[in-house]
Amino acid sequence: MGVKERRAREKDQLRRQILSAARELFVDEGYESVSMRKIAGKIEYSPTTIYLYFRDKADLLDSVCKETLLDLLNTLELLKGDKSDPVEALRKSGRAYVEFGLKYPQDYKLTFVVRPQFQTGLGLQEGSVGERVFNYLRAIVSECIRQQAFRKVDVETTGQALWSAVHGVTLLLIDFSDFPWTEKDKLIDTVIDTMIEGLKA
Amino acid sequence: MGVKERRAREKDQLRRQILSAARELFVDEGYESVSMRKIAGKIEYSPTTIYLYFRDKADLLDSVCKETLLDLLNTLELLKGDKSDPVEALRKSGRAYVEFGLKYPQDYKLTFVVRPQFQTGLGLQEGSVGERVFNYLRAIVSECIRQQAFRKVDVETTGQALWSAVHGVTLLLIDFSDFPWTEKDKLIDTVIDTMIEGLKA
DNA sequence: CGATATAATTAACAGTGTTAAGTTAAATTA
DNA sequence: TAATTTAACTTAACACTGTTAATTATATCG
Repeated sequence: MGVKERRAREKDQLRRQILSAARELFVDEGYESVSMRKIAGKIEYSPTTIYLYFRDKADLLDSVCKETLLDLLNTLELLKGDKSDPVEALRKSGRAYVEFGLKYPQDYKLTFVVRPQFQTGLGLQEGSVGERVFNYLRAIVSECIRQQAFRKVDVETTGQALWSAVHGVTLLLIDFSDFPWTEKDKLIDTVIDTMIEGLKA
Repeated sequence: MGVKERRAREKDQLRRQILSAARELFVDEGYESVSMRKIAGKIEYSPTTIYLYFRDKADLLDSVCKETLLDLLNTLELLKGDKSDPVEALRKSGRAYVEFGLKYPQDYKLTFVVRPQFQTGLGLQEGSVGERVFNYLRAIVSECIRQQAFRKVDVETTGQALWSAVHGVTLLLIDFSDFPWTEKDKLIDTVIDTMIEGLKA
């Protein structure tokens, strides 16, 4: 009964091929500028074949973004370890988040800017990768409070506020790259450190 | 020689009509989904007429956003007055900024998200409305430091960090409206207050 | 009036996402 | 092995897109 499995493998392979071609084109030329025909051309299939693997163009974007989120989650979880100093862990995670966004600016924007535009109502549902990313943040904040490094702030609100701050600086640096920013690293550190300072006991 | 002036007036009027139709459609249906033909239909002119008034669709978006920025600037400057308590002024301005974004979410996104996507390299150039908005923020921060309410932080960096924070929370609330946010006002206040707390002397 | 300048239009190009119908090739069954 | 079923893929088409060039209509001026 190896036939079915081989077929499934082949199907998965083409799916991945499409996904990879789509990501590359989306990143290089922007979601809007990429046509299904262009993606199809890149993998040397007819345009309609893509529709056998993805509902539509938005679904394709969705799948690309899910991969990005997994990548981000992985990057963050690599930092895990030093529970002794959760404040420092938070600082490092914040930096890692922003740096991820700046390292893959187009992927970040696809995930956090373009996707919400074309896929309304994706509220980090139960068990989603997005939720797992936020859980990571929540855990650190929680530990900061437990160790009384932070005031007795609300974990949920604080986590969301921190996310707001890092998301904001990431997007501004990407979108307004011509703005006369002060030294980039200094700005990132200021955003993160100021928030942390404001939360301290 | 009143003819030329009347003609100019008429030209300006149609320009405004186009702009207003474009804004309405952009806000209602999204920049991408709005076609030049649709805008033309709304004002009962042929599609190509628009090109006599605007270079292209991106230019149309550009003009719409410039109006939004002026509107935002105006909203902020209405708060001006109490120089005695610059920290409170900063808090209020922060709130006003976010509230503006939430009151006109689509306009905000058009200006700070969609436009940068289609118009790369718009770095708040000299004399632009965007620069004036930022100048407003700079002045308040400067006063906070002068009165020693804030530490001797760098005005430029601090202003940019504050902007990052309010921009971040505004966008998250707009884009991920289904996310299980804590009470919205609480989140906004937390972002602003935490930043301010972290800057205090 | 006719000439001139300006405003607005029509027609066209090369492209878009997506659907329905048709074709080819492989796997299964008789 | 031959017929049949199933899956994968393609072709053709629809109604649209932004934008340009060429053309027509309209109002002003001499």
